[in-house]
Amino acid sequence: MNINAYDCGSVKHLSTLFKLLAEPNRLKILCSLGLECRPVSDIIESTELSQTNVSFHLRALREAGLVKPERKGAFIYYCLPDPELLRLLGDFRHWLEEHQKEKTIV
Amino acid sequence: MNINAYDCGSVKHLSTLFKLLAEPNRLKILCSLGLECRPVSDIIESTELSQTNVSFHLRALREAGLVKPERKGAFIYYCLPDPELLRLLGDFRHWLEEHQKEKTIV
DNA sequence: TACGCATATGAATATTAACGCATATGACTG
DNA sequence: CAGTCATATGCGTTAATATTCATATGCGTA
Repeated sequence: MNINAYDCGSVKHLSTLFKLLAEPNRLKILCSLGLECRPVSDIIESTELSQTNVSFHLRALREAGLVKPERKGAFIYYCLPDPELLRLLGDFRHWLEEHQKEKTIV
Repeated sequence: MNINAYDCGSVKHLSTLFKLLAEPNRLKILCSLGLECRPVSDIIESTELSQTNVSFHLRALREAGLVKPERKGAFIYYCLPDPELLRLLGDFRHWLEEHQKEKTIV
């Protein structure tokens, strides 16, 4: 990598994170959580995904520490342990909106 | 999507963007560009990827408007039209570093 | 302890994306 | 205008990832 290259830190870690966020349904799940803690059944309802599929994606997010499960009786509530992530998503969203005015991202 | 859900804007567009950033080699390419414009041959050298592969990823980035080609004689120089993207990457990087201190993202 | 509901997991399939090879295009140079 | 260098593209193969179905687990309650 050349001398003027931008230091992106660990490309491997960054791409792992982006890969998690790149799946539309995972993104939906994160957004549906927002700042609240919700049981899986809620997530299933608001995302309109199959139970299996939600569970599958929650596992990925959980293993990466992007969501945190907390059992309450028969239910398991999920939340974002660090809401700062939502801010970052918002930043990207804004950038995308600005960016789209000029170039077109499909 | 429920009333308290976080508004992520267009999940589709966001995920398209993240998918582009999720590929380690594409990320490498972006980082190797940094703020400078460089010919493809430079990128090939600094990323140590095959010519075909670099060209393949550049196409994806180009079509999304994340990089912009500019012909100079026999060479085609690529640059980031909006360096703000690097700042966003940096934000994620920092978040990741902070985040890792507590949870472990694999 | 037996049953029902909430969630997780395993296995099989479907879909998508990366990569390399061969070849094409487009520009400069003699 | 023929040859060479830089880059792009089409195609086939392989690898990764999402999705579903069927089933298991774990908690609460009768």
